[in-house]
Amino acid sequence: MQRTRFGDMACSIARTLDVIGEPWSPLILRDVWVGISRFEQIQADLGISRKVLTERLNHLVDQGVLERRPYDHRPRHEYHLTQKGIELVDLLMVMTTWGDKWLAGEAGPPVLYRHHACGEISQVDLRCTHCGEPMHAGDIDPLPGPGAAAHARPGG
Amino acid sequence: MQRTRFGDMACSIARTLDVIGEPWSPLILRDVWVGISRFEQIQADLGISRKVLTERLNHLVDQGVLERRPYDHRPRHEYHLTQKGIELVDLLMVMTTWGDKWLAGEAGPPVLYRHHACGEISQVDLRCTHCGEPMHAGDIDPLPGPGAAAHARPGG
DNA sequence: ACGACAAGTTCCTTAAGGGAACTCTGTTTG
DNA sequence: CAAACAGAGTTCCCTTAAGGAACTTGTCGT
Repeated sequence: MQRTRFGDMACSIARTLDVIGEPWSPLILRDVWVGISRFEQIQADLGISRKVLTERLNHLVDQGVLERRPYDHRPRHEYHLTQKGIELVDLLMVMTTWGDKWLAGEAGPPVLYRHHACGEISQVDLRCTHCGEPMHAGDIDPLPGPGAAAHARPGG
Repeated sequence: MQRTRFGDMACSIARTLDVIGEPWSPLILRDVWVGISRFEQIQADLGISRKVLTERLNHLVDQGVLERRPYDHRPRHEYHLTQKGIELVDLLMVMTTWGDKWLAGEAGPPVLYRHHACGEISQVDLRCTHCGEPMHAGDIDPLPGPGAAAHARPGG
Protein backbone atom coordinates (compact mmCIF):
# COMPACT_ATOMS: atom_id res chain seq x y z
CA MET A 1 0.00 0.00 0.00
CA GLN A 2 3.18 2.08 -0.25
CA ARG A 3 2.52 4.35 2.68
CA THR A 4 4.14 7.77 2.76
CA ARG A 5 6.99 8.12 5.25
CA PHE A 6 6.50 10.94 7.71
CA GLY A 7 9.95 10.82 9.27
CA ASP A 8 11.52 13.18 6.76
CA MET A 9 9.10 16.02 7.34
CA ALA A 10 10.30 19.00 9.38
CA CYS A 11 7.59 18.39 11.96
CA SER A 12 7.89 16.71 15.33
CA ILE A 13 4.35 15.40 15.09
CA ALA A 14 5.10 13.71 11.78
CA ARG A 15 8.36 12.30 13.11
CA THR A 16 6.67 10.95 16.19
CA LEU A 17 4.07 9.28 13.98
CA ASP A 18 6.89 7.58 12.16
CA VAL A 19 7.83 5.87 15.43
CA ILE A 20 4.44 4.99 16.92
CA GLY A 21 1.93 6.00 14.26
CA GLU A 22 1.36 2.59 12.79
CA PRO A 23 -1.76 0.64 13.72
CA TRP A 24 -1.40 -1.23 17.03
CA SER A 25 1.84 0.43 18.14
CA PRO A 26 0.33 2.57 20.93
CA LEU A 27 -1.61 -0.44 22.21
CA ILE A 28 1.55 -2.53 22.26
CA LEU A 29 3.27 0.19 24.28
CA ARG A 30 0.35 0.28 26.69
CA ASP A 31 0.57 -3.47 27.20
CA VAL A 32 4.29 -3.36 27.84
CA TRP A 33 3.79 -0.46 30.22
CA VAL A 34 1.29 -2.37 32.36
CA GLY A 35 3.45 -5.49 32.42
CA ILE A 36 2.17 -7.49 29.47
CA SER A 37 5.60 -7.87 28.01
CA ARG A 38 5.97 -11.21 26.22
CA PHE A 39 5.11 -11.99 22.64
CA GLU A 40 2.43 -14.54 23.40
CA GLN A 41 0.90 -12.38 26.11
CA ILE A 42 0.64 -9.32 23.91
CA GLN A 43 -0.69 -11.35 21.01
CA ALA A 44 -3.38 -12.90 23.18
CA ASP A 45 -4.28 -9.66 24.92
CA LEU A 46 -4.70 -7.60 21.77
CA GLY A 47 -5.78 -10.26 19.30
CA ILE A 48 -3.23 -8.88 16.87
CA SER A 49 -1.89 -10.93 13.99
CA ARG A 50 1.42 -12.58 14.89
CA LYS A 51 2.96 -11.29 11.71
CA VAL A 52 2.04 -7.70 12.43
CA LEU A 53 3.10 -8.00 16.06
CA THR A 54 6.54 -9.17 14.95
CA GLU A 55 6.86 -6.22 12.59
CA ARG A 56 5.74 -3.71 15.21
CA LEU A 57 8.01 -5.06 17.93
CA ASN A 58 10.99 -4.99 15.59
CA HIS A 59 10.23 -1.44 14.60
CA LEU A 60 9.79 -0.28 18.19
CA VAL A 61 13.06 -1.95 19.18
CA ASP A 62 14.82 -0.42 16.16
CA GLN A 63 13.53 2.99 17.19
CA GLY A 64 14.85 2.56 20.70
CA VAL A 65 11.44 2.69 22.33
CA LEU A 66 11.46 -0.93 23.49
CA GLU A 67 14.31 -3.24 24.36
CA ARG A 68 14.39 -7.01 24.07
CA ARG A 69 15.57 -8.67 27.27
CA PRO A 70 16.10 -12.42 27.74
CA TYR A 71 14.39 -14.01 30.71
CA ASP A 72 15.67 -17.54 30.24
CA HIS A 73 18.55 -19.50 28.72
CA ARG A 74 16.19 -20.47 25.98
CA PRO A 75 15.48 -18.02 23.18
CA ARG A 76 12.81 -16.28 25.27
CA HIS A 77 12.52 -12.57 25.77
CA GLU A 78 10.43 -9.88 27.28
CA TYR A 79 10.02 -6.39 25.96
CA HIS A 80 10.67 -3.43 28.20
CA LEU A 81 10.31 0.31 27.81
CA THR A 82 13.50 2.30 27.41
CA GLN A 83 13.67 5.85 28.77
CA LYS A 84 12.62 7.00 25.32
CA GLY A 85 9.66 4.66 25.56
CA ILE A 86 8.75 5.59 29.12
CA GLU A 87 8.38 9.19 28.04
CA LEU A 88 5.97 8.11 25.32
CA VAL A 89 3.60 7.00 28.05
CA ASP A 90 2.82 10.71 28.52
CA LEU A 91 1.16 10.47 25.16
CA LEU A 92 -0.86 7.44 26.21
CA MET A 93 -2.04 9.21 29.34
CA VAL A 94 -3.23 12.21 27.34
CA MET A 95 -5.00 9.90 24.89
CA THR A 96 -6.67 8.22 27.86
CA THR A 97 -7.82 11.52 29.31
CA TRP A 98 -9.35 12.57 26.00
CA GLY A 99 -10.95 9.19 25.36
CA ASP A 100 -12.35 9.08 28.89
CA LYS A 101 -13.96 12.47 28.41
CA TRP A 102 -15.31 12.15 24.89
CA LEU A 103 -15.76 8.46 24.16
CA ALA A 104 -16.38 6.55 27.39
CA GLY A 105 -20.12 7.24 27.48
CA GLU A 106 -22.49 5.98 30.15
CA ALA A 107 -20.23 3.28 31.44
CA GLY A 108 -17.50 5.68 32.45
CA PRO A 109 -13.76 5.24 32.05
CA PRO A 110 -12.51 1.66 31.78
CA VAL A 111 -9.32 2.44 33.68
CA LEU A 112 -8.55 4.91 36.47
CA TYR A 113 -5.20 6.32 37.47
CA ARG A 114 -4.26 6.74 41.10
CA HIS A 115 -1.57 9.35 41.56
CA HIS A 116 1.15 8.25 43.97
CA ALA A 117 1.93 11.74 45.20
CA CYS A 118 -1.57 12.54 46.45
CA GLY A 119 -3.30 9.14 46.44
CA GLU A 120 -6.26 10.52 44.47
CA ILE A 121 -7.91 9.13 41.37
CA SER A 122 -6.83 11.76 38.92
CA GLN A 123 -5.99 12.73 35.38
CA VAL A 124 -3.26 14.66 33.63
CA ASP A 125 -3.40 18.34 32.87
CA LEU A 126 -1.07 20.23 30.57
CA ARG A 127 0.96 23.02 32.14
CA CYS A 128 3.66 25.36 30.94
CA THR A 129 7.14 24.24 32.00
CA HIS A 130 8.04 27.89 32.59
CA CYS A 131 5.21 29.45 34.53
CA GLY A 132 3.14 26.44 35.51
CA GLU A 133 -0.08 27.89 34.10
CA PRO A 134 -2.39 25.80 31.88
CA MET A 135 -1.13 25.36 28.34
CA HIS A 136 -3.68 24.27 25.78
CA ALA A 137 -4.55 24.89 22.15
CA GLY A 138 -5.54 28.53 22.51
CA ASP A 139 -2.79 29.47 24.94
CA ILE A 140 0.14 29.48 22.56
CA ASP A 141 1.55 30.90 19.34
CA PRO A 142 3.57 28.55 17.15
CA LEU A 143 6.76 30.12 15.80
CA PRO A 144 9.38 28.74 13.40
CA GLY A 145 12.23 27.12 15.34
CA PRO A 146 15.90 26.44 14.50
CA GLY A 147 15.06 23.14 12.81
CA ALA A 148 12.46 24.68 10.52
CA ALA A 149 13.61 23.72 7.05
CA ALA A 150 13.09 26.79 4.93
CA HIS A 151 12.17 24.80 1.86
CA ALA A 152 11.25 21.45 3.27
CA ARG A 153 7.78 20.77 2.02
CA PRO A 154 5.48 19.04 2.58
CA GLY A 155 4.85 18.93 6.27
CA GLY A 156 6.22 22.10 7.82
CA MET B 1 -6.31 -4.70 4.26
CA GLN B 2 -9.32 -5.26 6.52
CA ARG B 3 -8.00 -3.36 9.50
CA THR B 4 -9.20 -4.28 12.96
CA ARG B 5 -11.55 -1.75 14.55
CA PHE B 6 -10.31 -0.47 17.90
CA GLY B 7 -13.45 1.42 18.87
CA ASP B 8 -15.13 -1.54 20.53
CA MET B 9 -12.33 -2.23 22.95
CA ALA B 10 -12.81 -1.21 26.58
CA CYS B 11 -9.80 1.07 26.40
CA SER B 12 -9.73 4.83 25.95
CA ILE B 13 -6.45 4.62 24.08
CA ALA B 14 -7.94 2.21 21.57
CA ARG B 15 -11.08 4.31 21.20
CA THR B 16 -9.08 7.45 20.65
CA LEU B 17 -7.08 5.65 17.97
CA ASP B 18 -10.36 4.85 16.26
CA VAL B 19 -10.91 8.61 15.88
CA ILE B 20 -7.46 9.90 14.96
CA GLY B 21 -5.32 6.77 14.65
CA GLU B 22 -5.41 6.49 10.90
CA PRO B 23 -2.44 7.66 8.86
CA TRP B 24 -2.45 11.43 8.22
CA SER B 25 -5.24 12.27 10.67
CA PRO B 26 -3.04 13.97 13.29
CA LEU B 27 -1.29 15.96 10.58
CA ILE B 28 -4.63 17.09 9.17
CA LEU B 29 -5.65 18.25 12.63
CA ARG B 30 -2.39 20.13 13.00
CA ASP B 31 -2.96 21.90 9.71
CA VAL B 32 -6.49 22.91 10.62
CA TRP B 33 -5.24 24.07 13.99
CA VAL B 34 -2.69 26.43 12.49
CA GLY B 35 -5.15 27.80 9.96
CA ILE B 36 -4.63 25.57 6.93
CA SER B 37 -8.29 24.76 6.69
CA ARG B 38 -9.36 24.23 3.06
CA PHE B 39 -9.20 21.05 1.06
CA GLU B 40 -6.75 22.33 -1.55
CA GLN B 41 -4.53 23.94 1.08
CA ILE B 42 -4.29 20.82 3.19
CA GLN B 43 -3.71 18.65 0.16
CA ALA B 44 -0.91 20.90 -1.05
CA ASP B 45 0.65 21.31 2.38
CA LEU B 46 0.79 17.62 3.22
CA GLY B 47 1.13 16.10 -0.22
CA ILE B 48 -1.60 13.66 0.72
CA SER B 49 -3.62 11.81 -1.87
CA ARG B 50 -6.93 13.58 -2.58
CA LYS B 51 -8.80 10.36 -2.12
CA VAL B 52 -7.36 9.72 1.31
CA LEU B 53 -7.83 13.33 2.35
CA THR B 54 -11.52 13.11 1.47
CA GLU B 55 -11.88 9.93 3.53
CA ARG B 56 -10.05 11.41 6.53
CA LEU B 57 -11.99 14.67 6.50
CA ASN B 58 -15.29 12.81 6.33
CA HIS B 59 -14.28 10.60 9.20
CA LEU B 60 -13.12 13.50 11.35
CA VAL B 61 -16.35 15.37 10.65
CA ASP B 62 -18.40 12.25 11.41
CA GLN B 63 -16.56 11.90 14.70
CA GLY B 64 -17.33 15.48 15.65
CA VAL B 65 -13.69 16.55 15.71
CA LEU B 66 -13.94 18.86 12.71
CA GLU B 67 -16.86 20.80 11.31
CA ARG B 68 -17.44 21.84 7.72
CA ARG B 69 -18.25 25.53 7.37
CA PRO B 70 -19.15 27.30 4.10
CA TYR B 71 -17.18 30.42 3.24
CA ASP B 72 -18.89 31.28 -0.03
CA HIS B 73 -22.16 30.89 -1.92
CA ARG B 74 -20.41 28.34 -4.04
CA PRO B 75 -19.96 24.85 -2.70
CA ARG B 76 -16.82 25.87 -0.82
CA HIS B 77 -16.00 25.09 2.74
CA GLU B 78 -13.39 25.33 5.38
CA TYR B 79 -12.78 22.85 8.15
CA HIS B 80 -12.68 24.01 11.74
CA LEU B 81 -11.94 22.33 15.04
CA THR B 82 -14.91 21.67 17.31
CA GLN B 83 -14.42 21.75 21.08
CA LYS B 84 -13.84 18.01 20.88
CA GLY B 85 -11.17 18.68 18.28
CA ILE B 86 -9.57 21.58 20.13
CA GLU B 87 -8.97 19.30 23.07
CA LEU B 88 -7.19 16.85 20.81
CA VAL B 89 -4.55 19.50 20.25
CA ASP B 90 -3.26 18.58 23.73
CA LEU B 91 -2.23 15.33 22.16
CA LEU B 92 -0.43 17.10 19.32
CA MET B 93 1.45 19.27 21.79
CA VAL B 94 2.64 16.25 23.74
CA MET B 95 3.70 14.55 20.51
CA THR B 96 5.62 17.68 19.61
CA THR B 97 7.37 17.76 22.97
CA TRP B 98 8.44 14.15 22.64
CA GLY B 99 9.50 14.52 19.01
CA ASP B 100 11.45 17.68 19.81
CA LYS B 101 13.35 15.89 22.54
CA TRP B 102 14.04 12.56 20.90
CA LEU B 103 13.92 13.09 17.14
CA ALA B 104 14.83 16.67 16.30
CA GLY B 105 18.59 16.05 16.33
CA GLU B 106 21.20 18.71 15.61
CA ALA B 107 18.89 21.12 13.88
CA GLY B 108 16.67 21.55 16.91
CA PRO B 109 12.90 21.77 16.99
CA PRO B 110 11.20 22.88 13.77
CA VAL B 111 8.49 24.76 15.64
CA LEU B 112 8.50 26.62 18.97
CA TYR B 113 5.54 27.47 21.17
CA ARG B 114 5.27 30.81 22.87
CA HIS B 115 3.01 30.68 25.90
CA HIS B 116 0.63 33.62 26.08
CA ALA B 117 0.47 33.65 29.87
CA CYS B 118 4.21 34.16 30.42
CA GLY B 119 5.50 35.10 26.99
CA GLU B 120 8.23 32.46 27.13
CA ILE B 121 9.17 29.84 24.58
CA SER B 122 8.03 26.78 26.42
CA GLN B 123 6.73 23.24 26.34
CA VAL B 124 3.99 21.28 28.03
CA ASP B 125 4.44 19.30 31.22
CA LEU B 126 1.98 16.78 32.63
CA ARG B 127 0.59 17.54 36.06
CA CYS B 128 -1.99 15.95 38.31
CA THR B 129 -5.34 17.73 38.19
CA HIS B 130 -5.70 17.13 41.92
CA CYS B 131 -2.43 18.08 43.53
CA GLY B 132 -0.59 19.77 40.69
CA GLU B 133 2.49 17.60 41.07
CA PRO B 134 4.16 15.96 38.02
CA MET B 135 2.28 12.94 36.69
CA HIS B 136 4.23 10.64 34.42
CA ALA B 137 4.54 6.93 33.69
CA GLY B 138 6.00 5.92 37.04
CA ASP B 139 3.83 8.19 39.16
CA ILE B 140 0.55 6.31 38.89
CA ASP B 141 -1.20 3.00 39.43
CA PRO B 142 -3.80 1.97 36.87
CA LEU B 143 -6.98 0.55 38.45
CA PRO B 144 -10.10 -0.90 36.84
CA GLY B 145 -12.76 1.80 36.40
CA PRO B 146 -16.56 1.67 36.12
CA GLY B 147 -16.43 1.13 32.35
CA ALA B 148 -14.08 -1.83 32.64
CA ALA B 149 -15.90 -4.59 30.80
CA ALA B 150 -15.37 -7.71 32.86
CA HIS B 151 -15.28 -9.95 29.83
CA ALA B 152 -14.50 -7.57 27.04
CA ARG B 153 -11.39 -8.90 25.44
CA PRO B 154 -9.23 -8.08 23.68
CA GLY B 155 -7.97 -4.68 24.66
CA GLY B 156 -8.73 -4.20 28.31
C1' DA C 1 13.80 -39.78 21.59
C1' DC C 2 9.53 -37.15 22.30
C1' DG C 3 6.15 -33.83 23.22
C1' DA C 4 5.51 -29.12 24.80
C1' DC C 5 6.22 -24.32 24.41
C1' DA C 6 7.66 -19.52 23.20
C1' DA C 7 8.68 -16.91 19.42
C1' DG C 8 8.67 -16.17 15.28
C1' DT C 9 7.97 -17.19 9.53
C1' DT C 10 5.57 -18.24 5.46
C1' DC C 11 1.83 -17.90 2.44
C1' DC C 12 -2.53 -16.45 0.73
C1' DT C 13 -6.47 -13.26 0.64
C1' DT C 14 -8.47 -8.83 1.13
C1' DA C 15 -8.56 -4.06 1.39
C1' DA C 16 -6.35 0.49 2.09
C1' DG C 17 -3.00 4.11 0.41
C1' DG C 18 -0.80 6.58 -3.83
C1' DG C 19 -1.54 8.95 -7.81
C1' DA C 20 -3.35 10.62 -11.96
C1' DA C 21 -7.34 11.72 -14.57
C1' DC C 22 -11.96 13.00 -14.48
C1' DT C 23 -16.50 15.27 -12.79
C1' DC C 24 -19.51 18.70 -10.88
C1' DT C 25 -21.01 23.26 -9.66
C1' DG C 26 -20.79 27.86 -9.86
C1' DT C 27 -17.85 32.16 -11.35
C1' DT C 28 -15.29 35.34 -13.65
C1' DT C 29 -13.37 36.82 -18.36
C1' DG C 30 -13.45 37.88 -23.34
C1' DC D 1 -23.01 33.83 -24.33
C1' DA D 2 -19.23 30.58 -24.67
C1' DA D 3 -14.83 29.48 -22.58
C1' DA D 4 -11.62 29.00 -19.32
C1' DC D 5 -11.14 28.78 -14.13
C1' DA D 6 -11.29 27.09 -9.55
C1' DG D 7 -12.43 24.44 -5.37
C1' DA D 8 -13.87 20.14 -3.81
C1' DG D 9 -14.27 16.10 -4.43
C1' DT D 10 -14.73 10.94 -7.45
C1' DT D 11 -13.19 7.19 -10.09
C1' DC D 12 -9.90 3.90 -11.51
C1' DC D 13 -5.88 1.15 -11.39
C1' DC D 14 -1.73 -0.44 -9.05
C1' DT D 15 0.94 -1.65 -5.16
C1' DT D 16 1.52 -2.98 -0.57
C1' DA D 17 0.10 -3.70 4.20
C1' DA D 18 -3.04 -6.13 7.55
C1' DG D 19 -5.53 -10.60 8.87
C1' DG D 20 -5.24 -15.17 9.69
C1' DA D 21 -4.01 -19.85 9.73
C1' DA D 22 -0.44 -23.15 9.23
C1' DC D 23 4.27 -24.12 9.61
C1' DT D 24 9.28 -23.78 11.55
C1' DT D 25 12.97 -23.35 14.97
C1' DG D 26 15.43 -23.85 19.29
C1' DT D 27 15.37 -25.59 23.89
C1' DC D 28 13.71 -27.94 27.89
C1' DG D 29 11.79 -31.67 30.97
C1' DT D 30 11.03 -36.50 31.18
